[in-house]
Amino acid sequence: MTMQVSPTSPAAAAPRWLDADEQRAWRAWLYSSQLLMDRLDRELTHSTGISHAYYEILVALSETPGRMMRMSELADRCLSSRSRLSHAVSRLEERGWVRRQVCEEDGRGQLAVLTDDGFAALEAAAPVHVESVRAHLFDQLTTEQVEQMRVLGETLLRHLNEA
Amino acid sequence: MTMQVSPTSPAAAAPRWLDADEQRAWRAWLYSSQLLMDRLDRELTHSTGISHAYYEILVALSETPGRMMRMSELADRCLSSRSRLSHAVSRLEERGWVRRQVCEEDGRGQLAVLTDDGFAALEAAAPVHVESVRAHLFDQLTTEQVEQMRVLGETLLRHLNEA
DNA sequence: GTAGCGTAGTTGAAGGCTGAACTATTCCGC
DNA sequence: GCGGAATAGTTCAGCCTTCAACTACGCTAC
Repeated sequence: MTMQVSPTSPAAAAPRWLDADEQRAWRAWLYSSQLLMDRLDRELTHSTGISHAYYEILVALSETPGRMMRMSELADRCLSSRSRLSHAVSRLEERGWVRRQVCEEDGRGQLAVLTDDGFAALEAAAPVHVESVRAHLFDQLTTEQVEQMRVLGETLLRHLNEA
Repeated sequence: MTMQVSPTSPAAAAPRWLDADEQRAWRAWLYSSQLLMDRLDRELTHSTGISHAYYEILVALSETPGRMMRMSELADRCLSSRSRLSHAVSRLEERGWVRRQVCEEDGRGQLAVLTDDGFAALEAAAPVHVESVRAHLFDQLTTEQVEQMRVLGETLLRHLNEA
């Protein structure tokens, strides 16, 4: 693509197109992460009836003292918007896995609390999920690659969490 | 978590839980890929009105001779289900960016064809997208890390595309 | 104490995705 | 050629996500 440009605004300046190697790396990252997430989500959903999004909510709650957490903290932890989390918690409430409870210290706040049934559902799902993650991720990589993946991921996270 | 298990079925056998390092690597991968995709999608959507999913469809069509492709081939290329692609193409048709055309060789088939308007929309969006990918991915990594990412992604892809 | 502003969370409408059912066409074996 | 299986694509219902209102509470200052 040839473009006639003025070098004023960042994206209007001559685009820094990807070269062939960069294209390959980008496609490999894009496809592999999409396919992997898809696979993990499907395996979990089909064998336990819990989507990965719901699973993350249950995990977050289970790791907290009292198995409860403020809605907005939970949303952050699950990389979810508040609206999305609110809907999701409503649906988990219908399943009897989570209940809402008003927050003592802050009248505006709500606590999401993991029920015993919810914890049991999580306990049942966890072995299935960890086996998927092993099979499709860790079992495919060398120890060095796992380390590279961690460093790479943490580098990107630092950047993405800035301002 | 302690579990009483019979070593018969794969997931019923003692789960191969992740150790602390593996947890870190897994979380880093999970969060960074979610946040990165999210960011790229949002930047593209907000500045061009084209979601990343639509963008991928336009790119796939634009790279093909005649700027047309069979629906199912396009679905595979975009890691999309047929149903999803069918809906997406309908919506792109409404925007006048793609049109459907019956396939000569196979009466069951449909071709999705990129229109001139669709190509123009893609040309306008491409610089924005490449700049996002640079800013949030390539600019954050060393040359070695980009290479590692490629190898890692291609390794996972080989596994995920098996059977 | 109350006005004004910010924060916490929910709701509703609109659009997108999924899986299953459906239509239409082609392929294969006889 | 004809019947049955396979393939291509669409459609529908149900669920999920998003974005923009909206309610309710808390904080600060006058």
